[in-house]
Amino acid sequence: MPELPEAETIRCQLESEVAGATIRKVRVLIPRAAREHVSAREMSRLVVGRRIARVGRRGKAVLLLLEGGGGHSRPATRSGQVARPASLIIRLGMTGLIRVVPAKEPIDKYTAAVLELEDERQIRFLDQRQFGLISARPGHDPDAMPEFEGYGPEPFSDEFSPEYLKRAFARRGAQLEVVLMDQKVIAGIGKIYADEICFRAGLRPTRRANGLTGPMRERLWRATREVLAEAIRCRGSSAVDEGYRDVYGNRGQFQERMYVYQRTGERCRVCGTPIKRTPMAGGRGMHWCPKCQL
DNA sequence: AGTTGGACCTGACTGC
DNA sequence: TGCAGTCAGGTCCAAC
Repeated sequence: MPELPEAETIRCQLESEVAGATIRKVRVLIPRAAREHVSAREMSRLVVGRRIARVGRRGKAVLLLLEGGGGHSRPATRSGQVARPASLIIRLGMTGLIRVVPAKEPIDKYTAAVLELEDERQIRFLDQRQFGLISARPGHDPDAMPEFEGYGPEPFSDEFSPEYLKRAFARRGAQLEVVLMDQKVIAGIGKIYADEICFRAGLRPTRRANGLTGPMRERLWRATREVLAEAIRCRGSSAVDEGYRDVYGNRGQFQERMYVYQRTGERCRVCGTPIKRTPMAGGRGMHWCPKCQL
């Protein structure tokens, strides 16, 4: 499922494909995908006629950063007002995919939204399980958007540090893996990378977050950056039953480097001990090595 | 305020 | 073969 490394891979590829292109029309085919936004009209007002300046990312979400009106680009409103910059937000949810295709390519049934570009291509947002989200907001700053309210720091920002973890974990008596996946603590980590980060830090995911020592938090901090950076280099994960594909339809490669995720009962690649699975709140499993993780 | 568990959603898989 | 049940998980929400 798309977490930070998958979203970053998509961001990077999308930017090279569509930066400079202008959006001609937005069509939402699965209304549920736009459930959090005010209206289709409002989305069109913010998006139609705008040029894509850059592609951004916040946590697991991809943002198309759109230029305002005036200057050399076409104004977005007919009333002559100068349009302010805006952003189109796509949160990938569990099964969200983004594709850039020629307009004539047939639309499949999982297509949640289509952004028609002026160059006869389309950016398509596909989403099998409909947990994803598409919306639009004024401005380019994700931290000013309701979608990201309260979000924690990006793992590669200066704000994210062992000191930050000390503060963020202070009153968190929940399990380490649960806290790692809390977007308000750190943005961008989900099940796969939470499992792998705990393994590389040598910490059991069942530990209480506020029970970690200074050296443990230091290891966790380092492991977080290392795992996510490696996963980005691998262009994300397409694990066994996962449908994740990048903008070009290619699978990620990080699944080949996983130590614990969905390896219940298989031998640890470091010590040979069978990998354990412990149910987490909500019934999902946390995977870990009883010998390598303490 | 923090924690827990259910709901949402669909396809793959398991067991009878 | 078919069908019910279970699992997967990002995020929100209600209950404690």
